[in-house]
Amino acid sequence: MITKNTSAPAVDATLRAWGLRLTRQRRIILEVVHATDAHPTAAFVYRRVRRRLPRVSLATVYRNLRRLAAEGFLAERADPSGVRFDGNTAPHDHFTCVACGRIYDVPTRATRGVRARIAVRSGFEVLNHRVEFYGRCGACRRQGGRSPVKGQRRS
Amino acid sequence: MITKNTSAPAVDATLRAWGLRLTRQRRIILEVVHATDAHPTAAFVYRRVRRRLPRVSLATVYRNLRRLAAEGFLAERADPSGVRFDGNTAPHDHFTCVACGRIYDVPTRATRGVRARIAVRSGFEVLNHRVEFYGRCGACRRQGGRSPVKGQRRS
DNA sequence: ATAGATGCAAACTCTTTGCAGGTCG
DNA sequence: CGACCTGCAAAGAGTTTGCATCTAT
Repeated sequence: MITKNTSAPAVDATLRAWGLRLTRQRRIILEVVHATDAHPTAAFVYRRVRRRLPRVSLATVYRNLRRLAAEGFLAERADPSGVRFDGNTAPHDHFTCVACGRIYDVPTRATRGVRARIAVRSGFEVLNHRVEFYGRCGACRRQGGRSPVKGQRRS
Repeated sequence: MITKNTSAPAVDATLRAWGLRLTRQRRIILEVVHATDAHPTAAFVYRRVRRRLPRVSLATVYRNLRRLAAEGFLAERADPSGVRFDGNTAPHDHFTCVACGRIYDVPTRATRGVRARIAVRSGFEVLNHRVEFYGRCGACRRQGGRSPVKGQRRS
């Protein structure tokens, strides 16, 4: 779940090495994202952070999520439901349930080798790749929810 | 590049079978998307359509892109630069050049088997999957553009 | 002390919607 | 003719920015 060491002192040191101050807002935003596997949107993070820091502004949440992602402390990804952040910066794939909208992490085990195979293609230098699966998760299959939901809540 | 038969009469017939009229706007929007491999945004399509139909409205472009995608005449995908449409509805993967921002189609040959491998995982029913590669394309490698561009034009 | 971060409000971009009028079949 | 579609303008969602103030180091 965690790539960079996220224990409080380690985060502090690493942030500072990047020239970033460990403000209260920044620390809590980081904690919130790391504490969930819900692949949260900015709005979700904002709601959570506000529980502990009622006067935080949405702008601060956006600025920090973007900055932390740019510096590699978080991963940022776009999907049909919008932009989402992920505390798990280790390589992994995703499975999105089209019935309930939940996004599950999938170990890259299954897709290892994909990059090597494409790399041989004419002229492309592959630096990274992402695999996204879509389908129905175990829970939804059992409940037999037949029709995929369209307007997903954006947690 | 083309899945459904896109010759004028065939499109007409197919659209009608779906209960859609072949209006001039709809036809040109479809032609524009099918005529490019640039994975265009709505704004790009709007600009192009307006060359031939100066009074078209952006709302009509959006309504039609969404509708046509919902009916399977186009593919719709979200990436960090926004929502893009693709006239190629056949299964294929994408390679995005982080230097120039261009998106290339990649045959699924290289990634075939990915789904089968994940399918065995506990409880997930995989209906679909997508592979996205990121790296530098041949042209950009030769030009030696060193630093990846951040604010990409959204063609 | 001071570079950097925050809160607030306004601005911006992208997308959707209501409605009166136009068009396809 | 009637259902569907369009253009326009206004509204909505999500995100960014300018600026005065505050704070971590």
